Amino acid sequence: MANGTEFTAHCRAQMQAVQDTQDVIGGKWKIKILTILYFGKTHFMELQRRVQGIGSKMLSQELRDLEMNGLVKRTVCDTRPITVEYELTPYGCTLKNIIGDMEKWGRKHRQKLIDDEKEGK
Amino acid sequence: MANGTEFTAHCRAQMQAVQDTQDVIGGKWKIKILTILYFGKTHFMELQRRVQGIGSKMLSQELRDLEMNGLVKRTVCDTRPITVEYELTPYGCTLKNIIGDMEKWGRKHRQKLIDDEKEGK
DNA sequence: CGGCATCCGTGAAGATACTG
DNA sequence: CAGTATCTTCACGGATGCCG
Repeated sequence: MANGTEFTAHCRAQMQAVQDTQDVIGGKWKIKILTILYFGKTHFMELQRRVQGIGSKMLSQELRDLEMNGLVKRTVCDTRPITVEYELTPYGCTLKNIIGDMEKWGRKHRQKLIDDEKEGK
Repeated sequence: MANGTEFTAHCRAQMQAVQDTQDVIGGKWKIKILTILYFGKTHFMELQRRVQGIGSKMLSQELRDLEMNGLVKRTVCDTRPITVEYELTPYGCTLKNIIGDMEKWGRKHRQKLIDDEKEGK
């Protein structure tokens, strides 16, 4: 049946693929971090200040994940005391489309909520 | 300074927007559900079978969220016993791009992991 | 069948303090 | 400054049972 196996195959694969990218950029902070790095090389401290609400523990943890997935490059500067910079790798830039689209959709959605409130209720 | 206020404004807005869409399609299950509905109208039970691992509690909860955000339409069929169908609204279809992109990226990423394993190590 | 209420375990994430 | 270790808290979500 066209609806049985075929559906299963397509849909399973699709859900799996979406899951895979969720595993990489999901979670509470990763996309925000990437959004900032999208603007350029940034120091750890700078990141912590900009991702308001995040603790150093979470930040370094998330950064390590991103680094292990090859999205982010970590550079230790030999200042005193030590300083670390993070930046997007070319592979990390691969996500710009997705993040950009999410950003656009978010804006529209927020606008929609406002419009709905004005009229509807 | 070009780096101070300007950055802050742009970046804050961008993070906020991304956050907004994360609030809508984030979480463990929502995107998977949408991925299935992307294929067409589906019964509750059918959904639960296809989103493997989800319990009825989570499923109905997630569906309610999606419905409240106007992404999904809920239709009660007067069969006996009652049956419920869910489908994407036009607004829900708005997300196809994002989900589609995530799917594409996920496939490439998985491929990359395989390639990396072959060569690198 | 769809959905809700309840109870409960677990893991994610916050706070704090410490090291190099 | 960057990162780690430890403790604690809490909400996400699983299991179960009931009701319309």
